[in-house]
Amino acid sequence: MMPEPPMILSPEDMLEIESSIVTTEGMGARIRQIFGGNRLRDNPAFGVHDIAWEVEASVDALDVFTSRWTIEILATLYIAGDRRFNELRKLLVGISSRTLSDKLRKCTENGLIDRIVVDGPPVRVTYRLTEHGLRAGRLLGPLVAYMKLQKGSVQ
Amino acid sequence: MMPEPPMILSPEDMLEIESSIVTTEGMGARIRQIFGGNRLRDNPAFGVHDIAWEVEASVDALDVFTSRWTIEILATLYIAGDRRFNELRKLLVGISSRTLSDKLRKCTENGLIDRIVVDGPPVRVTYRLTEHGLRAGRLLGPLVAYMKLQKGSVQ
DNA sequence: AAATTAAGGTGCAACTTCCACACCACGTTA
DNA sequence: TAACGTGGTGTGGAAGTTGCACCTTAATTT
Repeated sequence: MMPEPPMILSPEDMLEIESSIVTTEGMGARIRQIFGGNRLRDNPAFGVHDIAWEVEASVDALDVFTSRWTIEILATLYIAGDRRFNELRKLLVGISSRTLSDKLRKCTENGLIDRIVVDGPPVRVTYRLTEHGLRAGRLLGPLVAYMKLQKGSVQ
Repeated sequence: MMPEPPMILSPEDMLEIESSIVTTEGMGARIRQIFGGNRLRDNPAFGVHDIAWEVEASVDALDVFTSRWTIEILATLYIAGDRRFNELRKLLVGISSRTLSDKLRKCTENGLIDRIVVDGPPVRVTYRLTEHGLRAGRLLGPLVAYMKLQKGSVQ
């Protein structure tokens, strides 16, 4: 299942990545504290900003990522940099050109990706993360690194 | 679309969250550098660990999150703490009991969630993030916070 | 000159996943 | 006695995804 062979990192790189993950976990825990505290402080009794509100806000915030391939496309553009349609299709093993086309359109509509047309002939179309997409990609980085370590594809 | 009214944070909390997000972005960028550098250093010419390998490893790492509702369920347990089946169903507006049941089973199989049965009668079943699930939830925190700010549901 | 390749997709049938609705066994509450 | 809360499962249809064929334009290969 995992891509072989695993990438072997030097002990220094390994330590730095592990410490980045732990630091990010700390950030996440702190953010959780602030949101939770704010929720309780605002409405001790029946709150507008109760748990249901916060869950709904989070579901809403993640909405953009929760259809298949979206995260993978962002991660790919983040890792590989600007790519053209057929390059993405080769990198994203298993995606159909139909689905790739649909997802790229949705990501473009959501402001995560720019579609850059360089007209030829031949016309070439490059996809690039927007500033917003790039930030999302970076924020996904520690989670991806953690999952890679967990799965053993990086050691 | 966004949950109303927005949560208003104090300037201090706002600053701390923004700085957590920026710090996490820095971690993400650094991790990217290390992986990218390791890739090139390993195989200047034809590499085993080329971009395709890294994309595949990332797609693989994220596989667990890429079906509908999975991220939302994790985020909900992360925000709300341990919850029982019907509590989750009420919090996750729009999910069917069928789908919730299936997704909880899959998350349990993937080691993200523990299913805790307290037998009665009545039998009660509590779902709880595993240590692994909790870490994933924390790592998701900065991204969720960033998206909430972006959407204006937190100001 | 003809065929193939590559660009960036679209059209369609088959397949998989998701959803709404009904329902189950059991126990408590009204 | 009937309705309700507990944690789900069964079913059919709707929605999402896939593989394959195909399109237009132009360059390259045979």
